[in-house]
Amino acid sequence: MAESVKDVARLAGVSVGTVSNVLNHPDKVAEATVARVQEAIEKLGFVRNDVARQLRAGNSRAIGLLILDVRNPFFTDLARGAEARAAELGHAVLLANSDESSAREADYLDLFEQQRIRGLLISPVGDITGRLHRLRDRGIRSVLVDRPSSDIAFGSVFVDDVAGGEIAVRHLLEIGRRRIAFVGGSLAIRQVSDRLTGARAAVAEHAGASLEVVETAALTVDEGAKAAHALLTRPPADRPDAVFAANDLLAIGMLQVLAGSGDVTIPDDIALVGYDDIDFASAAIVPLSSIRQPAALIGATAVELLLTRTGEAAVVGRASEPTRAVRFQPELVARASTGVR
Amino acid sequence: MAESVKDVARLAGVSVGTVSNVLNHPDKVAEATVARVQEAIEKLGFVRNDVARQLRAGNSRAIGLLILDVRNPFFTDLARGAEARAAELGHAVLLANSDESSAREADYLDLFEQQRIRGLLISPVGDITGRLHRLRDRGIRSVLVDRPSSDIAFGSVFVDDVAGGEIAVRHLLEIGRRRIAFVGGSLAIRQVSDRLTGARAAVAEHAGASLEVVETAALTVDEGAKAAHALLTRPPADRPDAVFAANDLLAIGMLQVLAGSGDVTIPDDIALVGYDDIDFASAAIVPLSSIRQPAALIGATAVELLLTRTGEAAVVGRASEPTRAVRFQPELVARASTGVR
DNA sequence: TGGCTCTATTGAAACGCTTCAACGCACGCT
DNA sequence: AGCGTGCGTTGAAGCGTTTCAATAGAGCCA
Repeated sequence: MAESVKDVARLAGVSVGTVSNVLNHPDKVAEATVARVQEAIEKLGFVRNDVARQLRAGNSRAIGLLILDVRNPFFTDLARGAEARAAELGHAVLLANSDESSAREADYLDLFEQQRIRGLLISPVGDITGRLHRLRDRGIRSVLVDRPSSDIAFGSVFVDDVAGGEIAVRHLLEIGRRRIAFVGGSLAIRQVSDRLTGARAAVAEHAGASLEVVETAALTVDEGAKAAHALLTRPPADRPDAVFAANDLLAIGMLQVLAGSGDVTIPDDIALVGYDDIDFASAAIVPLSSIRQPAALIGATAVELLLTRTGEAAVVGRASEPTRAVRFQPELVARASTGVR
Repeated sequence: MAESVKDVARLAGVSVGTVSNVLNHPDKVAEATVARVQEAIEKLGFVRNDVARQLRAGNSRAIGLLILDVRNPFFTDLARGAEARAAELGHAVLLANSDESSAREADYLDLFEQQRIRGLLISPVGDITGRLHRLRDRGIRSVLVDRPSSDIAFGSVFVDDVAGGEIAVRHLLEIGRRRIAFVGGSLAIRQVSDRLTGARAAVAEHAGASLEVVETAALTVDEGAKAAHALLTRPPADRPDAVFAANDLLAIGMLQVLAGSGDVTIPDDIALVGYDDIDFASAAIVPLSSIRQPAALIGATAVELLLTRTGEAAVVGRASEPTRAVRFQPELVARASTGVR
């Protein structure tokens, strides 16, 4: 029922070693023998037992990808990019979801460690360099995605969030807005605080511009709606004339409340910029200006970084040295929510 | 660097068999010995090699979950339900995404077969009973999710889509609408055609009610927007007074276009019902009435069906016989898009 | 013909674990 | 004292591969 190389060898009239060679080094086997073995494989419907292969050969074809939020389109896009590139390189991506929980994160790291995966792509909940070092001692390399690594020992692929924040706010200033609000949180999340830093830098360049910070509990649609309601309780003169939201989910939540209030017109009264440029941004009731991150490219690059020692496939850096950190630049996509048609 | 049971055994002064027993059958080992071995494990930071374990023991702890669309919240919710239940039962879910592509589906099935996973949960692209039979011959059982199995040999967990369509349209009829449009596609997708069948049944019950079918190319936001634009080109009198969309993504696309047109008020001119009740439905610009499917419960139940031979954990059916097919009933969630506050 | 090289194939060891028959030992019973 | 009982432990076999030293055979040249 579960055929083994032994069965194939018997049917083809060769030794198991030869069958293995046909599977892994066909160039080392005479053409006629290859054909005979292939035929036997076909006839028996043999499928190599990857578990045994991995035990002996020591390396797996599976790459673990541990993300923060499987429901955020940014991460699923990233995952799809990683999957595609891994498939091209003959590997497979196993997707796991920590849901921003350290406990779940730890569980999945245990699983991956036990399974002796080939490598790990992770968007960590907190600081887990200790854990990653331990994995590395076991021969499992890691690459951080969507966050720069504080530890030089690990590769990372991320987007320059400071630049992204700067671009977003500079755009708002260019269309004439001066009273900017930054909406996002928690500020403990690295990505959020970096975007705020960029926003501050842009405002500082511009005399007469001011930045107000509205911290939220999470990066969700609900939290965006809450923040918008808070804004609406103020007299119109006290409201900002532009909002930079730390991600698109927040921005969409705000959009719905503000546009639905009848009290505020977007972008005339308040212009709005989000972050991530998820598919839904362009399909929103007022198409949302956003900062695009190359999610799929981040995933694909992380896979390359993980699998190539020499880094020849990496996007940035010298060819002779492994590229340990790849930084992408974000890009403004202006739409109706900032008055661009 | 990579410790083995041998190292642990040496440090603890016992045989490897005893170490294995501590790991797998601690009740068979004297208490003092357990303690000594545990200590050695701690000291060495030993992590059992699950690959070797699996090769010898024959069964994996990993369950494959192959879904149609990782970007559809319905499926990610389903995946989370499966993950959670599997974790409770000591298993892990490996998520893979076929993207509605038969080729990708086949690739992942190959991978899972090679990896000798414990079992498979699949929302298939087309008809793959042949392939599933082959997996079963290799000892890998399958459960179909979100679709009834045409083959009695495989378990399935699904929602009664005919009933869902009926409930949706009956609701529209109850609030006084008569000219109903069904928007969805392709009709080749089983779920879509079932929902349409239910819609037809509801309309047939009601003299004076009519049903128009608008087929779309896919179940996406974009396609919904397209369908809405087509509707807007008609003179108001020729438009339906209610729309039943085959899923929430379509409904949201329509909502945006219709609400944004200024020409149509929802629900006054056109009432709208979606399907799936994704999180975003309640957060839409006009909160969307929808048919709720217990996505997480479907995932959890599928895991149980897969892992229990006796079916004692299954939700429906006799305890003595394995429950092969579990059908859930959908539920209406009425919101503002059908005039309910 | 003898010796050499090169290619194709073989057979067994090894990967790290679980399992299981066998063994030793202490204990209680007759 | 002799014997069975049962618990705790051991050591080796085996899971299905890959790898590698050893071997066989063919071809070539002197």
